[in-house]
Amino acid sequence: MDYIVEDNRIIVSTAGDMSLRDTLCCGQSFRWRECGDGAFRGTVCGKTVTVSKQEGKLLIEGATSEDFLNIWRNYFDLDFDYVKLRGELSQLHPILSQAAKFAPGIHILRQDPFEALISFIISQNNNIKRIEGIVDRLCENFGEKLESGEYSFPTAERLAQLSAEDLAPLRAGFRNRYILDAAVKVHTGQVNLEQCRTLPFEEAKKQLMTIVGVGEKVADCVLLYGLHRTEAFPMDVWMKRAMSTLFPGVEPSFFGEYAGVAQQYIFHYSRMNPDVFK
DNA sequence: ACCCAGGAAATTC
DNA sequence: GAATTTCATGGG
Repeated sequence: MDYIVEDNRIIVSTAGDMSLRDTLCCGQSFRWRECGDGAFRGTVCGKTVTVSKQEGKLLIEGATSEDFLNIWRNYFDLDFDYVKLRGELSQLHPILSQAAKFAPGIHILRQDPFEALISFIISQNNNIKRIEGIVDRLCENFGEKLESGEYSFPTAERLAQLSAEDLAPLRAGFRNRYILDAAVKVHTGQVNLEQCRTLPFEEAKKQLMTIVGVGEKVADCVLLYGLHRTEAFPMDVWMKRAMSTLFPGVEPSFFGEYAGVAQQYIFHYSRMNPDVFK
């Protein structure tokens, strides 16, 4: 990984493989907005930046070199060789090869686990447009207003104080009590997200599923996008369709240690090509 | 009016 | 235990 610092912006010269659109708009995170011209603005860990690609290089505007090393390098997973992994996954199955070729620039974001937990609780039986709206309102109502004018994602401590009525402005419906249960269990330590990073996979998953409103699919999303457990393979309605028609008889474990990356290729490919199912 | 959306809990059989 | 219904909300 190689980068240079100009005042208040970072230029990463070794991120040629990454596509911002495929990474930020493929349903992993719900807080990035395109601000024209292929640039995206977002807030992570209370820091707001605008990211874009210029001549194959990744440009991060509004970041200090300290934030780059502490947050962005890790968040965008810049130290992992996706080109190599894509080659290996492509050997496993011809259709996976095709899906990976369709969006080769996907990286798996290393998001804040609590944000991933709440976001994917909200995602259940919901569509991406509305999920984004609810997450926006959650941050505006209960996050901290930053100098950038944007809002941080609220902490577990803050949300744990609230009642279901307090959450009414979100218009999240039946998910309100799930959000609160998650916040309380994380705040009291009944669920320890950091411990779930290193716990055996199935134990970590079981712990997450003690939260009301967290089933297998949401737990897998938290494990993959919030805790970077790449063996997780979230199965939503799109993935069920994709697996049964494109990969009949194939189990997630077939894709191995990085099944989650394969899942993201397949998910994105299926969503962008719904006619595949006809 | 009806159906669906990156599901999971509650109820019923 | 497995199959079905219900849960808010909004858009097509």
